[in-house]
Amino acid sequence: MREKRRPNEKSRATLKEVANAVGVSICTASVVLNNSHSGSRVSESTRAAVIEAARTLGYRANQLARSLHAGHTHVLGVVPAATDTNILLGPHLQHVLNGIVNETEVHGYDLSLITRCDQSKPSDLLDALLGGRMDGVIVVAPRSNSRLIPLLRNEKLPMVVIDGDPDQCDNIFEIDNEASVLNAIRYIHSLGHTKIGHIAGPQDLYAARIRKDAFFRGMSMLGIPLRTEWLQVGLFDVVSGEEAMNRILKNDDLPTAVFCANDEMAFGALNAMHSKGLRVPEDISIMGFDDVPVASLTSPPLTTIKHPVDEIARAATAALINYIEDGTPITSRTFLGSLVERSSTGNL
Amino acid sequence: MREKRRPNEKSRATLKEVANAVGVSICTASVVLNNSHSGSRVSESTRAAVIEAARTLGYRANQLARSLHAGHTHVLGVVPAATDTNILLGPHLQHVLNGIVNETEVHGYDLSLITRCDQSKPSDLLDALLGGRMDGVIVVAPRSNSRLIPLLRNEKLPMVVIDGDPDQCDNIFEIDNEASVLNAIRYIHSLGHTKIGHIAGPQDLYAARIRKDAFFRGMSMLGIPLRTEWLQVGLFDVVSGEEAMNRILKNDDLPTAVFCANDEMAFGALNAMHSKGLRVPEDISIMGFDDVPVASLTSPPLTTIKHPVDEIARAATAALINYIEDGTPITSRTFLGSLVERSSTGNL
DNA sequence: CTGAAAGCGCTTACAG
DNA sequence: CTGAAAGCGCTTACAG
Repeated sequence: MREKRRPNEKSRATLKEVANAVGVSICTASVVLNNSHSGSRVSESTRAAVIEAARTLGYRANQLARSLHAGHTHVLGVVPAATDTNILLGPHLQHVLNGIVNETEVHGYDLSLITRCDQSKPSDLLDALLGGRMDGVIVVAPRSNSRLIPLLRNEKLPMVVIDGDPDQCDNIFEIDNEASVLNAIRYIHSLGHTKIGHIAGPQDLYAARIRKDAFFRGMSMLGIPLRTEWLQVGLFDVVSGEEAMNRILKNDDLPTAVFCANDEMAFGALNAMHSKGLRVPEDISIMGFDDVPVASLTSPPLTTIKHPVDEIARAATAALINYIEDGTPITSRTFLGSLVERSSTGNL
Repeated sequence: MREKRRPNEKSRATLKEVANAVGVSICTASVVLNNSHSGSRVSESTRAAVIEAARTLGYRANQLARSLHAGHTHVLGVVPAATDTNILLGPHLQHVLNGIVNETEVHGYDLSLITRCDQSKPSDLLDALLGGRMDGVIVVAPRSNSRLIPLLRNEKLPMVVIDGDPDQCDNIFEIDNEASVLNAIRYIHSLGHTKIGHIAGPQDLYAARIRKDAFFRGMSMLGIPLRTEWLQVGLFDVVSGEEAMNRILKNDDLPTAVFCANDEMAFGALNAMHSKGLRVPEDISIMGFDDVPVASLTSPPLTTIKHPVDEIARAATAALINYIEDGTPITSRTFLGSLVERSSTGNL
């Protein structure tokens, strides 16, 4: 086992050192440095001396010690969806994270990114989560086969889930997937399309499953027959979207519109169309879901559903913090998406 | 001040509780739970009893207490470039973060995202950074006017900087901006262009400044005259890139190629071209820098310089961890970019 | 106005 | 093989 400190590295000034420097007890030093008990507690001269000593010694309170005493840390853990690697990639997660940060910033919380991934060793993950280092945790888009979620539900760690399966978790904050997809289908249908395909997302993700289910329901509500050869599933990324679209394009009879479960796969579908020399939307209309920033930059710009990610992430974070600080019960909430009409969809 | 624990929330089992449950000292319990001192230390029956008790009580070691003792936490802080808001947005930072995570994951470190932004209250930031909660810190793309960096340099917290100004920081890991830009200019020139414009990035960012300087140098090396009206500065985002391009397009005499200091602004330039009805690359070639994933999705796909962000971030993180654990000195490193030829650039 | 003491939860020599 | 004790750095009643 290595040394606790390297020899020439003088350790950070401690409360005891500043107290000694002034010749007061560490208790007094602590009181003045924390500004507790209004002014009358400590004489002006002592106070000034302590502050001065702290300054010259470069004293910073040790947060570990402070938190150990206080029983809270003002840090929130974030558990990103587990994929084998590159867990932070994908514009959706990025925006979720950004929304979380926007909110923690105003509350003075820091964020701890859990990097060990969900699937590998749930127990290690729990050690990290439950080791007192975080006051609560935000789980983002857990997979349905997550081993972490059931374990975490038995613990009393305050928790909130963004994009989770209601059958699997409580305290869920997410877009109203069903209403949004229905909205999308109705829009496509209103353009005159009845030959509609769907590129679904990975089915171990709740959002992907419910979007697909809603697609089915929407089609049946509108009395449009489903064509399984126009139904493909991808992985929510560009490449798999392109592959899925290519599979659809292999058919002799082609759909006139394809609804993709997220924007990334829609980008892939656009790629597939371009490389086959097909025009969007003249040959086939393509629609996405999420409205990530680049959605307006593709050619043609993508018609999609705006996913209020920032709002959702902030609401989830705020609810978690309110629960931690005041015990305010957390209630699941659903958010409205909205149609963003651009030019990747057109009249039949 | 609120209660430390809400009434009905029974606190997590403590080492003392498991020791009591078995009827041994907490020292013994600690030893078996940490597997220290090989097997001979504790009798098999005691060991089994402790483990069983820990299991049924749901014991998890408190990391705060452990770290307080150990003097390290196995967490690294990340300080993202300070912008007023949405600090996590931008594909570049996202990739840096992802690269960092990829590396911390293999070393078993967690990440603490510092959300208070650099500019606001440097002292608060220092409290968070120096409070013993992190073993080291990774600063990403600090602004030149950062008040944090000079303060941090005086502290002994292990630190590494990704995309920093060599005049301002040590331990820098970044792409060889100069060589990469020179490479880009030479490439554009080899296509026959001599009327070359540049959309530079925000000049309080070192990467943007040095790219602009390198652009100047490259032009002069090739004996191409600079035309200031073809030189605009943006903010490294799409909108400002579009605006910058529009300013360039206002001239009567137009360049035949424009080199943008990052991909985002190149996307904006592409937008500007499209909305003016101009063709890329027939009317003007556009080149970017970074090769973010969507760069291959624009129309036309963007010619750019591949920025090995993942490699850089991982190297920086690994160096930091090596220093923390073994005292291995950190040395600044520079990484090679490479030309990615796509179709937004063409022969004159 | 100030300090001695206990405690947050753990680990690690050091005795026995 | 096992435990009493000190200590990590802080805060907070409680006395004086």
